[in-house]
Amino acid sequence: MELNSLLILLEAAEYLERRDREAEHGYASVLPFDSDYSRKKTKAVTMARKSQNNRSSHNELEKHRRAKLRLYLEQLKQLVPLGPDSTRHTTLSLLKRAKMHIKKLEEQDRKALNIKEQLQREHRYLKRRLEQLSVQGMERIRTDSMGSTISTDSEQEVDIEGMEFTPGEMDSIGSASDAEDHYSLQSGSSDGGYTHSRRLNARLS
DNA sequence: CCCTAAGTATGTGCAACG
DNA sequence: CGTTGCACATACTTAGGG
Repeated sequence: MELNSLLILLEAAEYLERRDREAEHGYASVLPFDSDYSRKKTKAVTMARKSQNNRSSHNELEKHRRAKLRLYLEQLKQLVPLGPDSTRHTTLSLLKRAKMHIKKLEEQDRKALNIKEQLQREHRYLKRRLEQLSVQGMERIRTDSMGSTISTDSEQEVDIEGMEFTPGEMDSIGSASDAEDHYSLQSGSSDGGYTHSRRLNARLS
């Protein structure tokens, strides 16, 4: 586009030069008004102006785009933990740091998800265990009441808080659908009996 | 203080896209 | 055909070494 307008300008300039030369030699008066030249000149000037306008507006847009980029980089800088201030922070180093930071966060997220799933399995297992113990307690009360009238409150309570499980115990309870929960609980302990709360604390620390 | 390399800012052309 | 984003060239800035 720009090249085109330059060519037109050049052509117009050549024409003008030729006109002037002819006028010098006394032909000017006989030359008719050249509407074609006038049109060409106007077109060239218009295009040149338009091109200049386009260029400057494009420059402004580009400046704006770059300002936006700088702003985003500033915002990114606030989010990414930067190293010691002695090191120079360039755009490249900032982007590299951001990349590393994202990877770190993804890893943390993955680990937290694993812990969450394990805790959910453990929770399901303990809930079932509690239900089973309540059922057993009820059955014992029923058989006892049929045989005699002996029944003390303390014997009926199921102490879950301080309860200790051994891997052997875990194998003996639960249904086939509990296999996953059993596995996750057993795999967490290799030292025989353990308390639930102790194990949780150890894992969270 | 000067020189140089690295980084940043700006202007411009070009191509893709709607 | 106008708009937009990208790529390249060039100018300018800054840090570090001699």
